[in-house]
Amino acid sequence: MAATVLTSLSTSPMVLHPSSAPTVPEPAARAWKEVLSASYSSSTSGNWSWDASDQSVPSTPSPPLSNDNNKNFLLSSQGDDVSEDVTESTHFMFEDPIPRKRKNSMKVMFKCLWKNCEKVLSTSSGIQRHVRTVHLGRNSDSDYSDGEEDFYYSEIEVNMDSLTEGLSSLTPTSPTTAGPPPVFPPPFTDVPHSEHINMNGSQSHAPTLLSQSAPSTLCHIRTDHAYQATAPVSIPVGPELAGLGSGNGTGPGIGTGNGISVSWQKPRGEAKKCRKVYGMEKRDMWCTACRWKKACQRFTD
DNA sequence: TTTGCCGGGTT
DNA sequence: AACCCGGCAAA
Repeated sequence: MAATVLTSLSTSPMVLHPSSAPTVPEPAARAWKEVLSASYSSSTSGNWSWDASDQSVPSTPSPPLSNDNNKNFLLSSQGDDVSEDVTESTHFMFEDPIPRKRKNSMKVMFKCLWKNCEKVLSTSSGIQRHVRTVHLGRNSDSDYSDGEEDFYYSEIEVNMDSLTEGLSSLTPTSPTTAGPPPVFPPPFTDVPHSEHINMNGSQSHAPTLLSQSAPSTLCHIRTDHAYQATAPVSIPVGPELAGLGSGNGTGPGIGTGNGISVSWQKPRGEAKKCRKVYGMEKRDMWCTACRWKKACQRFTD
């Protein structure tokens, strides 16, 4: 483990400029667990030098990357409060390869993108655990983290000075009103691997709702997979709770039983299902229903 | 064409 | 039960 850290530390800082490096914590080690296909995901240790030259290498053997064994730190602290562990002692892989080069008022945080959940943790493993236990309904003991949790959170970067409510200003709708959730990551982030839109208030006056009341919060939204933009916001309800979706033997959409008869058509739900999200490869991380070609039960409509 | 999944199979 | 797949309809 430590060896990987050292290698990543030693190799990285020479490529990018030391002064104006956009240094974003690169999810290099999160290159899933399988190296099969995923032609572009040759993002290995350090930074990936902006896809200039690693196309020549057919497929980098991709370092050991045992995905997360850092659970034993987090088992005891049950509450997932905001300040879980700010120190970087816990993880080695998800953090920035360049140690502490940040502008000393910037901080990366991880924001849960679930429907009404606005939890913001400071570590990726923390938010993965939050998503896994709270939303995905996984048991907290069996960690078994596929990449699935990555779809439900995004990495933001905020100024610490305006952290008073700077984070909550990122959520345009107040948590009380049940307004439709905004399209959180703007849709022009469809580039395959991580891009960073820098909506500072300077030149590109992004009319987006975020960064509205806090003009000094330049926020980066990392899009790890291409589908992260739409997947979390279009999930109406957690997979476990979705049992009440139309939980009746009635045909496609005639809710009977009482006076109200809501006949919602089944207009081919819009939420991307496991097949589309994960792709035909990586089929083994679909939900079981999708694998059996049944109605998806992870991304319900 | 692809994608979601019902109905109906087999293990 | 769990596990598949033909085939259909919607996009």
